[in-house]
Amino acid sequence: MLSNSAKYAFKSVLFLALNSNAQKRIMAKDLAESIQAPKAYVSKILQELSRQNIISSVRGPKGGFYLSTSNLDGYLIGIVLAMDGEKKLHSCVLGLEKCNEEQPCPLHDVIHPTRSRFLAYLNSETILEFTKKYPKDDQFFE
Amino acid sequence: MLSNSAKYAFKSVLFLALNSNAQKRIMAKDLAESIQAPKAYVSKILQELSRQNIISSVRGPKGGFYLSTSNLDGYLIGIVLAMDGEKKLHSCVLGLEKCNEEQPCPLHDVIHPTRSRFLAYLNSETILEFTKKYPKDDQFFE
DNA sequence: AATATTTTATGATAAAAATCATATTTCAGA
DNA sequence: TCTGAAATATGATTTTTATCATAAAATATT
Repeated sequence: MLSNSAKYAFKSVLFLALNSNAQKRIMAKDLAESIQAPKAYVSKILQELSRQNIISSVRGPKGGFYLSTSNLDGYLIGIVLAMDGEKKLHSCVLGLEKCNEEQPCPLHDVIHPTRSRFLAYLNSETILEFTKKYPKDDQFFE
Repeated sequence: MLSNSAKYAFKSVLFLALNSNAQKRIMAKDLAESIQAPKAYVSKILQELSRQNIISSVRGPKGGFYLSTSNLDGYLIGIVLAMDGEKKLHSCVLGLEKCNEEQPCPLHDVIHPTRSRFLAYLNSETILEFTKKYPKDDQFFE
């Protein structure tokens, strides 16, 4: 459903949302350690997220990554799209070209409601809103 | 969600269910063409499905693949498991180790009901039952 | 200004998934 | 019993995804 990259991206953003702000930046190295993911890989993902304005960054000493208030208003879907793109998220479970609402394949009816609910959720919830549901001291990142 | 292999497997089995029987076998070549998938790849998948007794086969001239009546009684989940294995199907959307029913991650509640419904369905429906929902002349396989 | 620290850009390597190729085995039919 | 048609076993190749490495750019601190 989600690529590894998307999962790491999600965790990274979530972690930054809970633990960073414009004044308190977090280095790739520390973030990687916190979410238990390979540093070099996470670095690359952070760079891409930053390039796509989903997270913010500052170079140099005392630099690092963080979420600006504007970043916090981004929708969750953005994280996933930044990593996996549009297509992966919408194609038929069986990869049938002709499958759609009008001509649903038998599996369509089973999986579609679920998936559209998931997508609708990602489309309607901001990072900030999502984060509020997390207990402050939560340590899910493992 | 499902690997490419699982999708091809699904289509293959579906096609065999609708178009084959012990007397009327279908060659890999023809099946591949019917479901618009690469022949060599499909062949390999068919071999694996056959090895796992999800489909049946006969070698030599006039040979080919087919579904026996006993094959038709197999559950849909078998096809997916044969290709993707157990793990892929159950892990947390975010890949969080600590995420489960007792300690669900925030996405868990969004995705879990959907997914378990999907799995429950695959677990409860046989190939035969599934096939009955298909119109006889259906050509979805493209 | 110099230095050290950090992101950024770029691309290399490794691992996994998808795809292809082929020699071997099996069997129907002549 | 020979021949050709098919699956089977095996493994090679290609593509994609995941991961790592490093030189260049930016900036805070001295």
